Amino acid sequence: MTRKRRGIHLIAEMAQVSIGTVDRALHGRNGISHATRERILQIAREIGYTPNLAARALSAGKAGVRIGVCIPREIHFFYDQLWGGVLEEARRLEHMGVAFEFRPVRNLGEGDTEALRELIEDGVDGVILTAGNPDGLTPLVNEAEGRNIPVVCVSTDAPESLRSSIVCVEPRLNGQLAGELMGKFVPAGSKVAVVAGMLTAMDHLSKTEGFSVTFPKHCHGGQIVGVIEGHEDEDESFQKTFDLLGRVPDLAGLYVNTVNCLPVCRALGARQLAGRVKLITTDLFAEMATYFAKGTITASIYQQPHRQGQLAVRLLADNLTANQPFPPTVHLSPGVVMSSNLHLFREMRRSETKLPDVVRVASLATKV
Amino acid sequence: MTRKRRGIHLIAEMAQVSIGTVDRALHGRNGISHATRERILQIAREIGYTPNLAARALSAGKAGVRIGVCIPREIHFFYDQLWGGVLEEARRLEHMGVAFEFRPVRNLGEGDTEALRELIEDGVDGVILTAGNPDGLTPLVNEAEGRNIPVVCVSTDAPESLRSSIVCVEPRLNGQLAGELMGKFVPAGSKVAVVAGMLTAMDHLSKTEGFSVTFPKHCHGGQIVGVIEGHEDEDESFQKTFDLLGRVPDLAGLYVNTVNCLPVCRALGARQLAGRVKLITTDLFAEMATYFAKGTITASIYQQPHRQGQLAVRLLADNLTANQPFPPTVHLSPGVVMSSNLHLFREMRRSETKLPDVVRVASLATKV
DNA sequence: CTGAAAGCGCTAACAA
DNA sequence: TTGTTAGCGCTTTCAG
Repeated sequence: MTRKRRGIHLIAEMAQVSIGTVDRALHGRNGISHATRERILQIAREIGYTPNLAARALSAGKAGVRIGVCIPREIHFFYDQLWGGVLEEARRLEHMGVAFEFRPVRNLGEGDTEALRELIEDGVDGVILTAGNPDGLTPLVNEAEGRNIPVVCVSTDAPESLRSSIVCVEPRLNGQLAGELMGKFVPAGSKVAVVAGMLTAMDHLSKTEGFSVTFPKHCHGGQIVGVIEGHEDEDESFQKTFDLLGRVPDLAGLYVNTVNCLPVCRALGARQLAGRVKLITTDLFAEMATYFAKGTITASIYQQPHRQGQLAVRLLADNLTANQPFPPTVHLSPGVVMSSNLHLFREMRRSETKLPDVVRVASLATKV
Repeated sequence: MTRKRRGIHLIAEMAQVSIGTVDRALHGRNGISHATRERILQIAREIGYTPNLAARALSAGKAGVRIGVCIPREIHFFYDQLWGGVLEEARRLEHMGVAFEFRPVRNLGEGDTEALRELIEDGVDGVILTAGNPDGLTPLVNEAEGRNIPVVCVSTDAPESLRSSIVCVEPRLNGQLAGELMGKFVPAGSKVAVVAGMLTAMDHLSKTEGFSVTFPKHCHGGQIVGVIEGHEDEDESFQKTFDLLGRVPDLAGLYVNTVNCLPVCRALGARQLAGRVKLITTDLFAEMATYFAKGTITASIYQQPHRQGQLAVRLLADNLTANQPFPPTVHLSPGVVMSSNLHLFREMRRSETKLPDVVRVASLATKV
């Protein structure tokens, strides 16, 4: 009895030709008559043929495609989750012959042009990039795209560049959602304030704007009585918040649009206002849990870093291996973290940290 | 001249053994002396051996894993998104030689035991299942697991069975999050009510309980003044809600824990209470958009159907093809939909419906 | 124009 | 305890 054939062999059997001919038809190579080619393609279509990418990669010897990754290595908070998502997806794709070249930078925007340059020189087929300083990166990104190396930005965009796609939560929307929530949390006519990192950063500015526009729409007579810049400094953030709370005793809400919310929580505690002032924060990390428990933090806007990483890799791999077109933008909806669902977020699960992966990144990165 | 060997062959050559022995050493299989194993592992370490995953996938994939899928086919709302997630992931895996056998049932719990039976008889290697009627399904699921066919439940659980894993948003948590939100939305001492499908359904009961327990914790003196059962009937839901709104003129909030929220929206409209009574709904579909715009719906608890489908497939495929152990449960956090982020949900994008997939399901399903 | 055959690196079944 | 061998599905080269 004839064995159960698969893929190109199956087609060959059905079309009564050899696998070589099938291959020629499938790849539009020459040395095949128009008639047989059509017949083969027809059959392929009928049985819904899809090539086995693992086999292709193996045969072709080389890894099918190589993807370069340039993301900050900062160990806490957002970026380790972003890495997690990238690595998880990378591991799966390696099964299918997609290779990865990791060039982590120490901090956002720190030496990313060099890293990107190296990746391009290195001959990768596509790049995943957090564009720390968009201005410096734009010409390089354009050069890459010019060389037909697609660049997918993740989390932080280089909007002026020719990058093929961007995966992110729009900062403005972040602020809008916070504003809408805040508007529902506090009574009409409330005074609220915003704590930003620094307003010169596009990201924080957009969030602040989104909040400022949306909050009044959902809170009749609500007003924003202040915008604090904490400059990501613990003491400065604490002090400025503390002062504000003294100055505006009837403050009803605070929106912190940087990850650095702990000083604000402490300031609220120091003023005995924890729980009384509605606090909406951004992002999520383990130390925030206690403030959720105490009711200091009412909600946090979660930017899904893991998912962002995952999606960026998928997008690029799908394009490179299957010619899938890029969506110009992939804008995720931020999640809302409250005390009920807090425990479900991976940030709250210490044990789940995947050490092997981290080690691997390091070794691959230094292998250069 | 000796060709340039790679991977396991290279190690074999260096250690003066056969590739079979190397394989045994690398995989900790028995039938190999301690000495040779150590020698081989040492060499592997020295040359920094990493397995070629494509080759492994290709070789191991010879088994040709088949996954059976039994999910309701209901065309609207939740399940088409669930299908979307399943199909998206299935398409990727088919590249790697994983096959799928689709046995959609018309509605949740309708003929699912027969479908599952067929899948088992059919010799699939694993099953993805929405357990519509857990009681009837449990023995079958146990039988499958007994035959070493893992069953992954998705969205609806068969908790008493031996299913390998469950991917879902816990109904209770759904209610809790709604309760917490509602507690923050309405002032202290508020009266709120719940609209359920029917309280005999575990799902709706758990949601109602979760809400009832959590709401008072976040709203001082808040009370639940009523629980309506709409039985998924448009008229009944409308009428009962309409009556309740008349009976309790100072009602501050309504939580609808079934997908069937339109009648409630209409009742609120009829009473001129749209926007005045805070309405929290469940799930998401296109027709809800207008009620978000009008402010009738304050927020909706989104159960991430697409992601659930995706995750269920991944879990099962990872186990079948790479022996990854099952997490006993995968509990997702529900999303919060408000007017700011509404447009980002795929349910709101009509155009994105993937017709080809649907067609394909149908053909595969009827191919039997 | 078409067929046959040799691998890609790994797994697993069977010999020795 | 170890070696040998037959594929996995695809690409590629060399004959016909």
